Amino acid sequence: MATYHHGDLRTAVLAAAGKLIEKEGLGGLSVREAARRAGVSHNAPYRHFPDRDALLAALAAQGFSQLGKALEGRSGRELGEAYVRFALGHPQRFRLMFGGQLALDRYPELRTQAEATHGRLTAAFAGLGAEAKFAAAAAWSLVHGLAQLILDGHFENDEGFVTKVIGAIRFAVGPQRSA
Amino acid sequence: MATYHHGDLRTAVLAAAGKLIEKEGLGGLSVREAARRAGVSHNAPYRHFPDRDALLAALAAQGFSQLGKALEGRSGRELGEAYVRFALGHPQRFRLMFGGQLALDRYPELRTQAEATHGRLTAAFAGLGAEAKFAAAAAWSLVHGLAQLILDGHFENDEGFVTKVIGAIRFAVGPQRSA
DNA sequence: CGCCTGAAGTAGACAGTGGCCACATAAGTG
DNA sequence: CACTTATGTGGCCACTGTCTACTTCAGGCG
Repeated sequence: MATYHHGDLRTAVLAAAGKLIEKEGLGGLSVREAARRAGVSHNAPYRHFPDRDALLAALAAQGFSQLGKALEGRSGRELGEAYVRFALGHPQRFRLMFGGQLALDRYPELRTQAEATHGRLTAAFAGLGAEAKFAAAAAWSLVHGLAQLILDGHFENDEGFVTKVIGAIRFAVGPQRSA
Repeated sequence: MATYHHGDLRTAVLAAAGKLIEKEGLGGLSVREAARRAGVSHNAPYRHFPDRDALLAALAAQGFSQLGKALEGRSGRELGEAYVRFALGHPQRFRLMFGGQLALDRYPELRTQAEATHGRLTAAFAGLGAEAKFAAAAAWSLVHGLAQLILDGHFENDEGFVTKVIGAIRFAVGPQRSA
């Protein structure tokens, strides 16, 4: 059997929790169950996360990082589609990231990761003058809301639909020649 | 003191739960606490709601109904602003409505109320031909995402900001003469 | 080499929760 | 009045997050 000391429990717990969340939903994730899956006593995770919320925050931060990678190098409507695709591919993770139960202020890493993603979004709208900020915000809002509403079952989950919705808008001070 | 039978426990529990949720957040709401506030034993609510989720679903349905009223008679960007204002005014309720922990299929009233709201949104885009559906979806997505991202602290909570973001887009096949 | 300090993991306890059960009470109905 | 049925009570169970005290081990220092 393995050693008494696990070696990399933090990672193991995160992985277990990640699987749990995606299978059982956010409510189905308990620290104890994650510990069980990692083959460790119910209390061990507390050596690595001060409390349950901290574990959630770590999962969310991980999610932001993944989302960042998924958006890398894309722009225009391709970027939007990638955003939605990520949300639909990792629904529970996405919910966790934007569920609002995590106080952004309390978990610095979370904030950092989130802002990195934010930056990626706004970067795609650079060079549009003063209005760029609002256009970027609108773009993010659009794809974010779209993803959320599909996840909630208010819209059909269909690739073509997403494309058409994203295509249905133009930016007031925008790049008509977007990719 | 009051009678053994409460009279309208269902309403009382809903009210108590509503206050709780807005004060403590979604996690702070327990059936038992709601029962306490309603001055009734821990189990009484279960006569009116099969389980905790059903209580949440009822709260959410209520929320959709309120949202519906808030949107009544409005159109164009005024409608969008009203949507966001509702979300910012009842943040926890809004989160509950769109948090995704409620299986829309399992609670018919929820679905009904949600679709009524949906209808109100799309109605504002009637008469735009085949593309209307997508424009309406885009509009809903935009304001929904905007609200959510503000609630999460990713955007500033500012009336002027909202107006400008909403103003930053045009619809491909849209009503240039919107209110 | 052996000790020993501190990090990592374990074991047990506690209050609070959702949800089940059997029982008590009230309100209508014949 | 008797009886049925909705409504509310109290006790119970498994489970959870989190606290406190104990155990095991790894690495540095003599």
